Amino acid sequence: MTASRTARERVRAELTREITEIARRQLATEGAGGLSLRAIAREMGMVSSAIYRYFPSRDDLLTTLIIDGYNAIGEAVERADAACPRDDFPGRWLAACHGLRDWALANPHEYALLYGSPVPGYHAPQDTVPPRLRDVTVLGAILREAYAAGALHPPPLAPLPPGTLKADAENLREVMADLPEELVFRGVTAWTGLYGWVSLELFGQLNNAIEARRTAFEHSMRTLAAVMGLDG
Amino acid sequence: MTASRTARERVRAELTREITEIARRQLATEGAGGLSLRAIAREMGMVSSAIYRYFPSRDDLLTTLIIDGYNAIGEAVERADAACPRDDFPGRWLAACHGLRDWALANPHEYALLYGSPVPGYHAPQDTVPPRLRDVTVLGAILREAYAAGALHPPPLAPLPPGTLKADAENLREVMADLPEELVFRGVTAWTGLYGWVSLELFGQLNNAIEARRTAFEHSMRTLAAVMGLDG
DNA sequence: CAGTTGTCAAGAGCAGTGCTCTCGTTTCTG
DNA sequence: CAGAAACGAGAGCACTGCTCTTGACAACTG
Repeated sequence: MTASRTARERVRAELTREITEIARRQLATEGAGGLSLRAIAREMGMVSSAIYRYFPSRDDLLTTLIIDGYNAIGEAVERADAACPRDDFPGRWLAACHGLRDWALANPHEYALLYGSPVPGYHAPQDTVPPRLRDVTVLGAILREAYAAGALHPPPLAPLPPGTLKADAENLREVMADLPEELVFRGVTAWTGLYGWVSLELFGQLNNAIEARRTAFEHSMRTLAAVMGLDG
Repeated sequence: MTASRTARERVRAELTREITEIARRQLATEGAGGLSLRAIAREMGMVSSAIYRYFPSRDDLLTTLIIDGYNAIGEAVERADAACPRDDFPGRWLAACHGLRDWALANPHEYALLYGSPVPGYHAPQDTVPPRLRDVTVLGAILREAYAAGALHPPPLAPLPPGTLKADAENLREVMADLPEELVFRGVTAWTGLYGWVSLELFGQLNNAIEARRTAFEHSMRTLAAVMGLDG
């Protein structure tokens, strides 16, 4: 809050920032497994034990990186959405999808840290929850606003969600307010489809199968848009 | 092939099997990161360097585990499909989906090894490709047979796939033979939706969001079935 | 201004990892 | 049966995260 109280605190904040920065670069080049406190210390001209004055353990550094990552991904999706006309709901959905995918392709290791296999021995603390919701909040907002504007025309597809899903639907309405139950779950299906595609593509499962990745991705996202009733 | 030629070869095969078995158990309890050649050797009462007579490196052991994993997952999906009446195409799709999900829930670390973030520094050799295709082959077969039986009634959803996807569609027909281009890509969308759900659920992204997981999963898979025209 | 208090980097050290090399021994083979 | 191939044991290298102690310095306080 009050910037630069004592000189000590200033230099401490600066060093903390520098550590996370080097860590982020290590993460980008080597992946989560290659993140080494000793290597960071070496690069900073410090001795390894000194790092522990700033981050009590490797996991705490990871938590910082994860929170930053969720924020970066959330911001990327928010910006992609914000660049579209407010009432072009299918366009906003596609832009958000591309925003997520482009960010993931540009930061594969960071994406893997967030949405890939959990790091062994690491358990995410509660602090990671709010930033994790930024991107899905955007998708929920698009859907909610489209519904409110009467721009949602979901085709009949499957039987209605069974009654046992009522509680979950209510829960999910925290990010997809006001939507009828059926649409909530179509939104979830689209959401899992989006992340499923990006994950499979990034983790190499589409190799030797699909070459025109961006085109195929967009087509798939258009299909999912139609499932939600967002026909463009 | 010819069982037990020399005594040496017999004991070698047995030890190799024992190593992979312990490794699989380590993988199941600790995850891919906790896989330690030294720990395996310790458990076998051997010295660590002796392991290298059987697996030249940790990566080679990983490759074996990965191939076994793809085969196990493929077999699980095949069995789930085989338990259904041949002409109940929606039922077969749902069974295959549950087969995959149930296997993944029962073997989370193994699933993570296959479909999660790639292990740092590890690059899958070509041997992993054929077993990797077993599960998607099942899904492709269901779709192909349903189409051949005239049981596919895909609803109009999105614009047709653009012409630039022609080559990819041809490629994908190796596992989804005879299907029109549009259906090939709807199949891909369903496929990514299936793996997306399982991955997100397994990697904890559905925590505090969806409680009735199995029900919600099945509903989502029904929706994807309807997208492919498999209405049950 | 002097003295206490807290913060800091440094270094040694522990237990663990993958992997390599060498050295006798055992087992198979020509 | 002799030579070759395979094998287990052990020492050792370079690396990891992390802990503990030590001595120096800066920041507050009487």
